[in-house]
Amino acid sequence: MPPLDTAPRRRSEKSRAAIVSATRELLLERGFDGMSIEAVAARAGVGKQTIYRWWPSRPALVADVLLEDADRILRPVAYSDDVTADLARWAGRLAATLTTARGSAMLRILTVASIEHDDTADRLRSGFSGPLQEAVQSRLLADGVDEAVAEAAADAIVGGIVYAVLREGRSYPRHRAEFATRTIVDSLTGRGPAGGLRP
Amino acid sequence: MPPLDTAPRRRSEKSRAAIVSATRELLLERGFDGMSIEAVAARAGVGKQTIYRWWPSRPALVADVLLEDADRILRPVAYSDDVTADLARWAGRLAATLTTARGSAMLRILTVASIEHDDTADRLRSGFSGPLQEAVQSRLLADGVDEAVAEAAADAIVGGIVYAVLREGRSYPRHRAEFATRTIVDSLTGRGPAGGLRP
Amino acid sequence: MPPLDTAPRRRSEKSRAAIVSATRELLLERGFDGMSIEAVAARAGVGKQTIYRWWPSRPALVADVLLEDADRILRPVAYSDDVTADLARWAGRLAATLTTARGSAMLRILTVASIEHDDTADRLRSGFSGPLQEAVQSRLLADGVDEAVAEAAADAIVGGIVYAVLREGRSYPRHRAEFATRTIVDSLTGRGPAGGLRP
Amino acid sequence: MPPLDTAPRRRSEKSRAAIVSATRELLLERGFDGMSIEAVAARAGVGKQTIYRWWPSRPALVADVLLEDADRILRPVAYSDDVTADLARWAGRLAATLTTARGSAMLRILTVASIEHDDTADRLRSGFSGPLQEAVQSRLLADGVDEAVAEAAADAIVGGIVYAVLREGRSYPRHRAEFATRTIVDSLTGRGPAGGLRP
DNA sequence: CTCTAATCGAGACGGTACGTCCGGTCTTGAC
DNA sequence: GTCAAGACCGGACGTACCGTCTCGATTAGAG
Repeated sequence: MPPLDTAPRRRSEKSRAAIVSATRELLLERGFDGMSIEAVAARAGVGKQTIYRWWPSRPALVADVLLEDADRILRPVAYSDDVTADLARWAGRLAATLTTARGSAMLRILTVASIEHDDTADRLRSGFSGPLQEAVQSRLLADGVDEAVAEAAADAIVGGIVYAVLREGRSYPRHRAEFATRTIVDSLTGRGPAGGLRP
Repeated sequence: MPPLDTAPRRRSEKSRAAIVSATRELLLERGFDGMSIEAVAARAGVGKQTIYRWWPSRPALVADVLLEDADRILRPVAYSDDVTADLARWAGRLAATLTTARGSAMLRILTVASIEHDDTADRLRSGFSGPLQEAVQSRLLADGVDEAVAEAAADAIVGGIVYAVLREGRSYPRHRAEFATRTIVDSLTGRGPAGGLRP
Repeated sequence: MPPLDTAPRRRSEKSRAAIVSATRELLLERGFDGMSIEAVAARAGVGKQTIYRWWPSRPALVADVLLEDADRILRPVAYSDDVTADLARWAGRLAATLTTARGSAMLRILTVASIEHDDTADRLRSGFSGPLQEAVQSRLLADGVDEAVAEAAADAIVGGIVYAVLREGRSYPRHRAEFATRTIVDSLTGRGPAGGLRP
Repeated sequence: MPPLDTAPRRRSEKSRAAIVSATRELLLERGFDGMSIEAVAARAGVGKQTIYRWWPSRPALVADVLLEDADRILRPVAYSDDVTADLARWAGRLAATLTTARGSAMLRILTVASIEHDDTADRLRSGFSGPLQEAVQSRLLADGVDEAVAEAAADAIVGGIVYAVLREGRSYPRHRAEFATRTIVDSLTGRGPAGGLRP
């Protein structure tokens, strides 16, 4: 049975892989802006046209590479008895990953690519920030937290970590993510703030 | 008292202003990456060298332009009896400003410029994200909130808004910022969560 | 038989011709120093890189253009019974050509290009001054003139004309070239000087 | 009685001399085209305006410098009994001077400057090629040579040497100038060609 | 011996061109 | 039809100088 839809019929897998690898390497070495299509083609041992044939633009190629590595950043939240512990652990791991050399580079590349190319932004949103948001929100809903509150909390937790890493880079300490998450989740679930009003 | 050290010698204010204006216009029209030094020089009616004489790089020029407009984004927090109301109103205004055409563009430009040039990142951090963070944190401290908690809450509130706007663009609704802020601040100050555990 | 070594790969003849034409025009309009690579590219409707890809420098491009037109200046000497007449006619024609608008421009461009770029000087020497010298010398040798004398006479005849045109421009009269040549050749071949010692 | 004409009234001799020296040095180091006004000003420790105040153009400055050194090239012809010897010695000395490092550089600079700037060409003609021509022609006239012949011979002798040095550079041997001169002068004065028709 | 205007150094200014890099398109010949 | 290779047109880069234009700070001559 031949392939029925319009799947690219004679695309060279070897070239595709070489291009993706070269792109990944150059992104890590030189960042989003320092990565030129010409350099990718040269390192991959590939003609420029072979890149342009299969990817419409530089950000699209970058997005593909990032999405292949999405699982380095996206981890499932545990569903134990203790929401706070589950989310705090998850937040700590996210912070740890994003302050890795590679994680930090990915975050920056992802951010620039999203800002500079709308279509890419869509794809990256549904591959990265969407799932991140969703993970936290679902965990809270499973514990009976109100939907609007869960959304607000997810914004705050995810944004609090990601934006802080964007600002402060690899020096952002993992425990800050954990503490912030614990504080917010505890407050919402009535266990009382970790350090609210002094009496 | 005469100027003691090597004060910048006889710089033309007219050129400086023309360059900054042209840069601002081109940034809004074409974004960070679409703004070329050549185009700025042409629109400002200035030689390229006059730009390179005073700014070491494109991001440095962009940073200057953004910092001149920082007050569009930075507003003081009120210090009334009601922390929650004060911060919610501030958050709402921040969200409103950032979802303006101009505010959104500024945020994106600011972010890209920070990612692509470290020195610029420092300047922009102390001109934008620093003061933002500080404003919230100080307001909470003034109400007796514990320092670590205040820092965590500031991360969450500012990051929650800024990262959301970065993700969702101008469609991010102002009331979501207000609701999230209210929820977090109320929880911390013991007024109880806006919608925590269902009974 | 296929091309064995690295023959220039797939060069666009259309571009080459357009570049050479544009260069020729601009040289005649503005002289060697007024001819910019940028102007050539613009007039030829070609990217600058296409020029730099095939010519290492401005003088090299100029040399190619001049050498394409070398036959406007180089003419064969006749070999009749009368050396004097043959060389005088040849000298007259050379003077006539060099005092043309185009010939004068070519001579000046050729001279400047030779002075400013050594490699170009070699090529132009073997394309212009070499053959000129050779033509006179050979004609004299064919008439039995001693080799050293023939060389000296060729220097004197060619240098006398070319240097005079360089000095005096288009006002140098053709008959002066003929008279000088006749005088020198007659003297050498024993017919006696046209106007030597008065008795 | 005040100075009537527009003599420069308060020109700094120190600056003038420094400019001329710097120009001379840079011409010898880098040639005509490599010599920039900016470099001259820097090396002379002088403002650019001080150069432009007193010289209308780069070639004009260059011409002044060359003319200051004209006596290195122009030497008087002796007037002994033997025209041939007088002129051959003179020609040999000219060739020797022009094949000096400095002389060769001067000749090239002089030639380029003349080609690229008409006013400069006039001044240099009356400072260099004019006197050269004149010296030979006068010496011949003093020996009773016909005027047209003398002119032709001067063209041939001077042009033969100068153009040859222009072509061949410092490798042009001094004795070739002497031999050519001797051959021509002898022929004209009836002593018979040095090596004309073989019997 | 002062006053004052031309000259000085310094260097900013609007420009033009440099030679290079890369973007995205097009062409050629091998497989 | 896809591939490696790479030429092509074009736009921007950051640099070097052009010739003009201020700036104070001398500085030489007329009063």
